[in-house]
Amino acid sequence: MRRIALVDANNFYVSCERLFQPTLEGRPVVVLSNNDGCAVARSPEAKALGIQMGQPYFQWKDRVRTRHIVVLSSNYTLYADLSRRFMGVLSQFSPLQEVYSIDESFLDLTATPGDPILLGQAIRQRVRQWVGLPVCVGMGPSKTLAKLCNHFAKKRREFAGVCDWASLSREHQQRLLQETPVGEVWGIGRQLCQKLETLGVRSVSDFLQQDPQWLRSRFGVLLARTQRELQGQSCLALEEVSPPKQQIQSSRSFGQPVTALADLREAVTLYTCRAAEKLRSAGQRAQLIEVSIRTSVFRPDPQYGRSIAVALAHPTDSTRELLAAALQGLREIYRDGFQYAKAGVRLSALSVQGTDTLDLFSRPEAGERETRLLQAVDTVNRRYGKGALAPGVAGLRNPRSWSMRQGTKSPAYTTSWAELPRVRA
DNA sequence: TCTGGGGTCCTAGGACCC
DNA sequence: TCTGGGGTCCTAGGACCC
Repeated sequence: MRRIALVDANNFYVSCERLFQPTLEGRPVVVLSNNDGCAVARSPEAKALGIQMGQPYFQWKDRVRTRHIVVLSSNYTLYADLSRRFMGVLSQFSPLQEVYSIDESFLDLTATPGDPILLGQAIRQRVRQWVGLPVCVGMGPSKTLAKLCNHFAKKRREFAGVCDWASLSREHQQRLLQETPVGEVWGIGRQLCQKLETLGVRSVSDFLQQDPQWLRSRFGVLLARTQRELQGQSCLALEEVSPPKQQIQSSRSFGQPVTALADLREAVTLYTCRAAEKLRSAGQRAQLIEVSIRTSVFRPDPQYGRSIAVALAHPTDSTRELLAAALQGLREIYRDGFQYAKAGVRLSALSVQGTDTLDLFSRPEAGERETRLLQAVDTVNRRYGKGALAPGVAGLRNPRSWSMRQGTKSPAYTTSWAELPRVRA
């Protein structure tokens, strides 16, 4: 029987912030999404105050002062760096690792000797000591069961942060399945949960009793697979090497509504630069770029939103070529007289560099100067910060009138010499 | 007044083929 | 009046994840 572990950091963003501001321990802390829009991470104290995951800031803003909540803008540079260290520590426990997201990782511990619970505790302890983050460990014969056990490890005190499916008695397993709502299962989201509930399927145990054929025909192959995974049959492989991306996007909501085409051009330019940078660092090329703009979906007045895909003559990673296509697309979909709230670009039809089929008229050697130019731009931007070098159409104002709101962002403690934490004497 | 960003995969339906 | 069966490919939309 395989033993898959899922290691997941507790309130990851909040824990990262607390690491550098220990005075935040024990206090309600909330980290906001981009543009200071919604709550995306909450300390247990903030959860206890009833602030929901994803809840818009303005809906609970009045509680900030009365309940002394600490509100922080998200600091992805910091979180990404701590995530890298966290994953590094985990890799010491098994060579078979799948980094699943910024704050969680699967490990195949099948071949790792020793008592699983003690092993889980050792993982917790080492991550705590070496990186400073609190984590919980769930283990099971499939990824879905490992996820579910991680949920138990987090929510139920009796597990002390580590839950291994195989170490539980049959009765204990049954009780947990009966007591857990089906919506907690990985792969069962809001819509599916609602549909299942109207059919009388409320607990994970109910779900396991459904006829697989019926599940498959009614809900599709994914849910049937989820059921098998919960029965202990491993259907999802550990993906040690992440497959090449199929799309790369960059989009942002604006801090202020935007009406002028010139401002949208600035935004689309910056997003295209960012997407092209990601493309190059992945060693990929794109043959399709899609531009989208839209007004706020939350306003009652007439809305406008459109996207357009512009095909390129050949796969490219050149900011210049991608930008020309993006701005041409933007011209076609822009309509005067609307208050735009968001814009974005998406690159797709991606191929790995060097595997492209050249057309009759392409001259690969002509791209060499451009390649060197782009490498230089990427190097400068890595050293001097995002957007240090950008096309002129991006404009010179900074911050821009429409830049996203980030009212209370913490310093880049671990990635910028200028922002290193200082030790007070 | 104020509501994130970046991904993946599946399915249904239409166009088209023999 | 009555008009097959089986396949591929593409796209849009919808669901899921963190």
